[in-house]
Formats: sequence, structure tokens, C-alpha cells
Amino acid sequence: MQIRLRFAPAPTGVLHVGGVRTAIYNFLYARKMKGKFLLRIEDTDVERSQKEFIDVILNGLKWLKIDWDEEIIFQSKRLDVYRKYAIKLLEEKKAYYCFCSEEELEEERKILRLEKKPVKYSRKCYSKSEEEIKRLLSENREKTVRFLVPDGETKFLDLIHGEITFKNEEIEDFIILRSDGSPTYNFACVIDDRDMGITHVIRGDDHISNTPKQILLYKAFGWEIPEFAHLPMILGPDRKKLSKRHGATSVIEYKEEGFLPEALFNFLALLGWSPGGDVEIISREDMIEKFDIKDCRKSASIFDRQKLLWMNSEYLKRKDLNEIIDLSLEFLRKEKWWKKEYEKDLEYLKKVVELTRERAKVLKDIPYLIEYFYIDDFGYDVEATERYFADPKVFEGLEEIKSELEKIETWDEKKIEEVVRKVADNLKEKHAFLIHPLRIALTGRKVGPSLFKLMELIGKERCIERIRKIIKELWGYIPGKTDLKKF
RNA sequence: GGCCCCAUCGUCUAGUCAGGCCCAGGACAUCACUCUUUCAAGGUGGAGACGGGGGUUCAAAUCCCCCUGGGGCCA
Repeated sequence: MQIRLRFAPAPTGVLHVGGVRTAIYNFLYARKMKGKFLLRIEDTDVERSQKEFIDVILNGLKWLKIDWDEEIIFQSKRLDVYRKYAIKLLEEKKAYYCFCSEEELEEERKILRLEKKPVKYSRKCYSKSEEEIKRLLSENREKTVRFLVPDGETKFLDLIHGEITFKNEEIEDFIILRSDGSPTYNFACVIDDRDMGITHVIRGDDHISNTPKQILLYKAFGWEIPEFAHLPMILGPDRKKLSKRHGATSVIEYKEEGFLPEALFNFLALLGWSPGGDVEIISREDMIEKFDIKDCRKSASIFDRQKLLWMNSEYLKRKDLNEIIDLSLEFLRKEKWWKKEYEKDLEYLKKVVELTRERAKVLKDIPYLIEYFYIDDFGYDVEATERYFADPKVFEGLEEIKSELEKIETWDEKKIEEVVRKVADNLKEKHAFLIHPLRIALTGRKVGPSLFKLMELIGKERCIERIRKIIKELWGYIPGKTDLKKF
């Protein structure tokens, strides 16, 4: 039999990492078992559901390449279906009308709480006579439909947790249809899962307490009960359920920060599941091959951004350069210094990114890392300048290097290195004595990739010009006195 | 408050189902050293955990019970 799984988000908020991970596990399991992975939008709560969130959720899934089979099911288009099934339960006396007002119910609960009894609906409306119900209905009174919870206990075998049992007496006669005729979560969920032919329900373990209610509904309808697997939650650093307080909530924000979708997918897949052994970086194909819902952990895990960053940099190192370029361009175009004409020389961009990519943890780092390969007027790092321009002899060395560089005919890394080292030797100074100031001259910074490689890329003319410029601007520089802020 | 779930380094986890191979392995982070023109990356090494108490057993991270702690749902 082909299994069928689904991811069923409510468009009442953005798609956050917790939701994505649930989607990932459903997706992986479906692919592993050669089944189907479906999508359902639970938009029955008209007040809190927003169209924009649907797009946000869909875009997030698409970005992560979590693609779904078949058409998306929208609950808002199935309201008639839910009503039909509610009436069926009503007719079979497995559900009943409740005319209690919110105030009445609150009053009831208050008393129960005072008496330290379980807060549960009194079933008051269940004992109403046929005539009374008829009368109340004809008066067009506000009403809900409640499910009549039978006696006994409800147990199920959770694929992750094992057997879980609830006593039915702890479950109140829950509402299945609200007064506005819309279905409640548990009711719509069961009907949809049944209509969609869902065989396995994989969701967060915040739904464990919903499961017995749903099972009771399956039984009332005489439907086959699907398998359930309840995943542990992803918690914020404060060990509380993920929420807006924890910063980047929407997965799209990870995209905007320059995370690679495959890195986030890998990271999230391994948050709560392990293929066993010491695997960290694992391809999607291998995940599908090795995935088993039974290998999921039972305990909640905390989202560790540090490890995500590390994993992203690993993916960044391995990814095809051309793809990195394409993705980087999106970030570069947001920079004010970036000019459209730079994109004509893709070969140069490629070389520059190749040289700097391993220093990037996210794509967003790229523009900063390559800025000085494009613009010539940058400021000089104050701290570095104070340290490396303390000795006026530095200018002597730079002058010397400048004139030696001018003589170079084949401008390459090796030749440049030779020249720089020779000048330092002639001056009877350590090579670093000139290398550091040179770096400041060429990049304005104290750190970066190999100086000689970077000089090769920047080109002879521009390198010489930059050296000329720093000599001119810093001439007469006195450490600690000269105001470097102006550079 | 009621019910349910969970418990291995700071974090993610392997090992738990089929007890001995585990005085607990890996990864991130951290520290030291190394490489090096700098930073990062890389390499080497260090520190770091079975929440507590009872059982069962020749033997428990692993099985059972209790406590504690954390989380979730309902209100």
C-alpha cells in the first residue's frame, strides 16, 4: 500500500523552523516509502488567517525544495463537507447541540475551579428533551455542536513515543462546530485526513492531547485510524516553545540572511533525527535513504544558531562557484557601491569570490568581503594603521615596493611576493613589517585573504595607485596624534 | 490546577528497543598548540555529560519503581 502524508499549516503566522522541520520529516518519510506528500492549508479560522501567510508558507517550502504532490487542499473551501459530517453525527446521536453561552460556560468553569474539580463541560445540553431542542432551534438561538465522548479509554501506538493512553473521562464533550458553523481543528482535521487518504500523521507533540479526540471521531465515523507520530518540539534558547521573541522566525528570513536552503534542510533534519553514527553533513538523497520515523528522538531540542552557521559555511565551501555567484549577486545588488557594469566581468567576480568565499558564513558576508576589489576609495582601519604605520621607515619601504612593482612585466602572485620580500630584506626588516602596511594600503583592513593573490587580482595599475594614495594621505602620520577618522 | 510527554557534555547527538564491546563516541561552541603576512579555514590536543534515589542482575547510560527537573495541552 502506498502511504500518504501531509503537512497542514494554518496561515495564521509565518512558517518557522518548527513547522519546516515537521514538513521535512513528512517529506522525507513520504519519499523514503515512495508514498505521497500532500499539503493542506488549515484556514478555517477566518479572523486569524491571512492570505499573505499562505504565500509566505508556500515560498518557504519552495525555497527549501520541499515539494508536494497533488493539489493543495484548502479547508475554507470544504465548510459544507464538515457541516454534512456534523449533521451525520447529530443524527446518529454521537453529537448534540449545545446552547450554552460563553458567559454561562465561564460561570460553570469558575465554580469547578473553586471546587478543585477538573474543568470540563457539564453536558447540560445533552439532557435536553427533543421538544426543547426543537424549540430552541426554531428560535434561531446561538448554538454549537458538541461531540458526545463515550466512556472508556483511548489508547494509540505512537510511532515515536510508543503506547499513550488517555481516560475518556478526562476529555470533555468538545465542540466540533462553532456557532458560526465553522469546524474546530480536531473535527476538520479528521475529516480531511480521511478524505485525503492520509495513512500517517506526523506532527509536533503539542498535538498529543488532540490525538485521543481525533481517534474518538474516527471511531464514531467507523473510519480506519491512521498511524500517528508525534515529533518533539524545537525550543528557543530559553527552553520555551519557539515564538516571535526568538528573533528570526520566518524561514524566509534565513534566506535573506544568506543561508543556503540545503544547509537549513540538513540542519533541521538532524535536529531530532539521526541516521546513527557520526554523520553531520548529509545529502538529501542519503537522508531519504536512511530516514525512518522510528529513529526520531523523543525529547525536545534547542535551536542552535551557531551550529547552523557552521553548517552553512560548510555548504558554502562545497557549492559550485557559479551557483554561489548567482546567489551572491542578489546580495551585491543591494549594496549602494555595487554597479551594474561590474556584472559584465563575471570572470573577475568569480576569481574574487573564489578567493574570499571560505571566510563567509552566510551569503550576506560576501559583499563586505569583496568590496575593496571594486572600489578604490575606502577608509583605513584605525587600529591597524596605528600599529603598522608607527615607524616612518614604512613609507620608505612602500615607495620602494611601488617602484619595484612598476617594473614587473608579468603581473602574478609569485612575482609580487618576490618583490615585496626582497624590499623588506633590503631594508633589513621582517617581511611582516611591510606586508601589514601593504594590506592596509590595498584593502584598508587588517585581515583578509592572501595578500599576493589579492594583489594579482586587483591588478598592477590599481595596486600602485593605492600605494601611492596611502603614502600621500598618511605622510607625516604620527601614531596617536593624527586623526585617522578622516580617512 | 488537571492530564500528557520527556530526561547522555553548554548545545545537537551516538549508544537505550535485543544489559557486558561505554571509567560513554562524534559534531558545534570553547581553550591551548600548530600552520601562516593577517584573519578565517586546516591539523593536533585539552576541558566537558549518563539529574537524584532505590531496586532487578554476576554485570545497568541501557530494564522496573519513586523523586526531582523541563516541556506541552486544556483551563
